[in-house]
Amino acid sequence: MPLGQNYDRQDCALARALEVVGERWTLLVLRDCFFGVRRFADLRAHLDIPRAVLSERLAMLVDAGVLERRNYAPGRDEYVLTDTGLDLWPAVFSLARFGDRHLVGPGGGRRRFRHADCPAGGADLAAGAVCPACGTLPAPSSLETRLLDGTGQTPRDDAVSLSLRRPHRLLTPLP
Amino acid sequence: MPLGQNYDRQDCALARALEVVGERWTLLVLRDCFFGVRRFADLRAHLDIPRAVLSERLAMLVDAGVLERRNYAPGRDEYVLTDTGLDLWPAVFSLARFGDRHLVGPGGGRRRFRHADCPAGGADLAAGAVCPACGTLPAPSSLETRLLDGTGQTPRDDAVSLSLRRPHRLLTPLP
DNA sequence: AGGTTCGGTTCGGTGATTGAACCGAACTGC
DNA sequence: GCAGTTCGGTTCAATCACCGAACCGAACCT
Repeated sequence: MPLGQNYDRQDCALARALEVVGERWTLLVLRDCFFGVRRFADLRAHLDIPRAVLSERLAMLVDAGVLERRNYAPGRDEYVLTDTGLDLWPAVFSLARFGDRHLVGPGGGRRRFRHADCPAGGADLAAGAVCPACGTLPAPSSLETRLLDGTGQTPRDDAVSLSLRRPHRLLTPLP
Repeated sequence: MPLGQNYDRQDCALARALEVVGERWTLLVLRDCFFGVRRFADLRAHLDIPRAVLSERLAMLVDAGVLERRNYAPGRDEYVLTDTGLDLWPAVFSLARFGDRHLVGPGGGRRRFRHADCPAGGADLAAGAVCPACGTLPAPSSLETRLLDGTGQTPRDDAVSLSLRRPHRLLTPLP
């Protein structure tokens, strides 16, 4: 219950959205899902999020229809974005773009998203998650992401971070 | 300190953004700023947010360069979006659109945004805050908003809510 | 059997959020 | 000049969420 309470009386779609994705960690979990992270342990390794909190957030997202829990092997679960969840892409991208443009210092590991399946040759996404080459809003599955300048800081060295450092297509499971 | 902590070691612009706008209430405050709300008392009346929290959030947003505090009369302050703050529009719109499409029930007061200054005649914004008529991403100042179907619930009756219920242009101060 | 991985739950301690009370400066009515 | 109100806060105790560490059951490995 993040904002819950008296927000029933607010005629506001934003409040509804924040009740689902507005809690601490939630949007970072979803970002990783867009990047192809699917497993509980991988999310934990990459985010340093307490188990109990990750467990609760995943349950809430599944309950809200944003993620789907698949038991692809006994004892090995996968959390995958639903069609509803994929609709969060413009929001996730827009927030990340804001951080990239206004808050990331030099050496801060900027990330780009490129429309790989673009009929016009493709280009890095611009404001609103729009491809400047073809003018459309590409589905996350047709995007490639890569990291630009190497970070000045000592980077994380867990396996998930290493995977995410290499160029790859969104939504495809990590190797 | 919302997500602060060990996020320095994350090469992630989204984490940076969430450190500024990821705390409870912050995005709702900014939504109201886009709608033209500028005064401390108006934000309080509309959001039912505790004074101490609003005070702290405004200070943080001013500190982050998202809002500017103007003392337009002694004892009457105004908080206005900076150019940096205006860059949050695609994120705010995208989250609100997600809530509108997937979480708002019937009678839930849907809100539309129309490109009033559109050379192609204008239309309601589509995904990514893009105007479908001219294909651009309009600045918030060239947008008009209005509420569709009346809400089924008992609506709020404070002065700010009444103002926001009438069609108006974004960023223009409330009457 | 013994050990490991996975996806959790439980627990005490810490930190943030809440609502109510209080406060000083400025304007309003008279 | 004085009472009352508005505005934008701060302070405070109680509550709630988050944190990190420990524990747990099921499945697999050897």
